[in-house]
Amino acid sequence: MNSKMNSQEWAREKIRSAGLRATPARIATLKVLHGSGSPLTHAEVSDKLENLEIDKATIFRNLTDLVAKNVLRRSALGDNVWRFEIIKESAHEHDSHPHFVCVDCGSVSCMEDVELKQKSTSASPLLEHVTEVVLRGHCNECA
Amino acid sequence: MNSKMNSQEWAREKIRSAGLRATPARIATLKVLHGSGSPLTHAEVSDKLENLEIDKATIFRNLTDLVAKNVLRRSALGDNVWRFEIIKESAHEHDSHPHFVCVDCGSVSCMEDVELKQKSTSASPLLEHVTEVVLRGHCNECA
DNA sequence: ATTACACTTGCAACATTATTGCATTTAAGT
DNA sequence: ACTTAAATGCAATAATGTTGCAAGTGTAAT
Ligand SMILES: [Mn+2]
Ligand SMILES: [Mn+2]
Ligand SMILES: [Zn+2]
Ligand SMILES: [Zn+2]
Repeated sequence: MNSKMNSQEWAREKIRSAGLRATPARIATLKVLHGSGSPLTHAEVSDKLENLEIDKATIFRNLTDLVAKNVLRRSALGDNVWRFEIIKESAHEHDSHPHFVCVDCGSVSCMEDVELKQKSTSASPLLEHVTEVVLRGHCNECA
Repeated sequence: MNSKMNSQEWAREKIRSAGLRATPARIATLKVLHGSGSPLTHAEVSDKLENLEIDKATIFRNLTDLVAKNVLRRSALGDNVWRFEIIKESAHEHDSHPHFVCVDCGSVSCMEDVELKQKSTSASPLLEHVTEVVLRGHCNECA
């Protein structure tokens, strides 16, 4: 991944190496998600692409396809809306991290500094089988 | 709460002391939830009450009303469906516990033996503000 | 027991989020 | 340029949840 590569080229490359065609809709979608610090809903992606007038079904299908190819992660954060974020190709295979959703304002944040600890060893399911952690509550803004 | 009290009487009492009218639909709903070891969706409650032929809007409204009166807890467990469970009037005011949802079979379990621990102190939001914890993954049944 | 009335219900319409079918268009290899 | 499987636009559909309103009912006062 060349450091001189711009966002457009990066997105195109990402899509192509996933075995998908680099269409304008996909490139634009990936650029939007790349510039976001937290996962975005379909509606949020659509809003940022409104000038391109891409059909909502197309955006949904592209998001779904990119999830299937492990380019994006789809998370269900508890407010009945899917959110999508780019999977960073970092050190760990399982770089999934907890997410926090504010029940007041709906803001979402990625939490890299929280870990889980099991009190007793009794219960099923085991923590090893946990693939996603969602915390809900009141963010600092909403006190 | 008399130990001889049957489920019907218990439900009626619970509803009345919440300041609501003890209608057949509400009593039946509470009895169903009382007999369940994990939170139930609206659809699951409806299924168990199908012989009573209660309108779905009524069930939704009753569930919502009982949540407003702190008789039930409504949880968003990440699969875009609300779930409802009875709030046990036990020791702690905040007796909310983490829930686990299997992404394969959809089963839900209440986890009483898991606690959260924060790695660093940097991040917002603080854990004190977290009101709900949801774990998603693969249950023991689904390996 | 009867009555009165606010609370509750049933029904249908509506809202939101997401998915699917199909004809048309397009990306990309040749 | 040509070819074709992949992708898109559009409209219909599904699933979950909400709302308006007329009719029915639980409760308490009489
Ligand atoms: Mn994240
Ligand atoms: Mn529970
Ligand atoms: Zn907030
Ligand atoms: Zn399972």
